[in-house]
Amino acid sequence: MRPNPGDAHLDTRTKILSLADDLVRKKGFNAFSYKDISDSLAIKPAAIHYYFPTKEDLGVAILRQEIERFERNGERWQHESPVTQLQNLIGLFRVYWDRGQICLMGSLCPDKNTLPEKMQVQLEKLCGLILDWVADILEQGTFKQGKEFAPVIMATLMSSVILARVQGAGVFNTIIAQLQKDLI
Amino acid sequence: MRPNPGDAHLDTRTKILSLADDLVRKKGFNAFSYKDISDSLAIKPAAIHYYFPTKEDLGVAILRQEIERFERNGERWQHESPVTQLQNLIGLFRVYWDRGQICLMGSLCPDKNTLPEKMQVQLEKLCGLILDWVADILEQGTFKQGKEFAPVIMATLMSSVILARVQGAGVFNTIIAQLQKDLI
DNA sequence: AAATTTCCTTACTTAGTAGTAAGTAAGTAT
DNA sequence: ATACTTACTTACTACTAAGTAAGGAAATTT
Repeated sequence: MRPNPGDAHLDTRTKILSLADDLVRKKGFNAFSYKDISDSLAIKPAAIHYYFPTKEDLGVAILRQEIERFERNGERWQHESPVTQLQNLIGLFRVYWDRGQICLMGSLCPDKNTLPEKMQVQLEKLCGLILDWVADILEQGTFKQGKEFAPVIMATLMSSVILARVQGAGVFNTIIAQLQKDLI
Repeated sequence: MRPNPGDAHLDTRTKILSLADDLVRKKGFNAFSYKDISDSLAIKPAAIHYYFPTKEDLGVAILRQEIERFERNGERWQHESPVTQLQNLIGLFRVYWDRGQICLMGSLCPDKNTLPEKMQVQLEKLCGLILDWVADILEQGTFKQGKEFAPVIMATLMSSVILARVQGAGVFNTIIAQLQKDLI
């Protein structure tokens, strides 16, 4: 009994998006298929095309969702201190690691040349947003580094989880510790 | 007139390996196919199986080649100062950027979960080698950071080229400049 | 009650993928 | 001259991918 029409629709759509997001972070955009998703949801692969006609549509939706999520985080955190906000960002990457994921940027940026055009656009938007956000935080607070350090922070966080995938949790903790030492 | 038997063999094999290496760095291991290589060499896709029976064999060969290349670099550089050696390493990443490539680690580590087993083993070996090498350099020279900073350097270099792929050359230069400022 | 919309399944096409098996022309060794 | 190897091509199998078109059951609207 659904409260209003289109609810099952939204429900399945949300589940597809959630699974696809997880698969991108675990296997990469080119390495997962509609079948991976449909198997988990006990539906047929063709059903996914009902919600996302093409894989490009699905990829764009994943990126748009991440952009929204990032903007909501920014709003939720805006009354906390710059140091806390940056710690919150670092905390996100620890969650990725715990889940066996990497961040969307870390997954999609290396594959940029092979991604559909609309995904490339959204990916650029996401990267720009995050870099600007980190730069703002660096300017607002009193850190050991200025706003030109923002790309270094992003690069370091991105790779910490990627490197840890191969070298283990120790590398992740070392990188985060060194980054914090250099900043705060 | 070949100097010794098997020369044409080696020649084609070398070309395949070189093209595959380039493709991995530009498109990723899962996104290139034997046809991409055979088209460039004006041979048939099946001919590649003559030299590399499976794609796993090809991937392992790419990684082995990179390991050898890295070890040779280390030997060639060993009489230079630690600072110069680290600058040489950074120089490699600038070359990748100029070629539209990313480093092998940056390409393969995110895809680790989808790689054939023997490739995963070689990838771990390559990562370990590079991390140890950087740690040694940090110990030998007088840098602002100790050997525990090695993973940060690798993470930063790796991501500098990956981020630049989406955000442009400015990000690459900024990251490298900040890294050098923090080290030397 | 009838008509319509929603959310799927069934069955399919098209286009690629890695990989294999058989054959062949040219060169090499005996 | 014969046997064998090298370095492929041709033609194929088996599989997987994204995507489509038609249809149908169930819920919702009229």
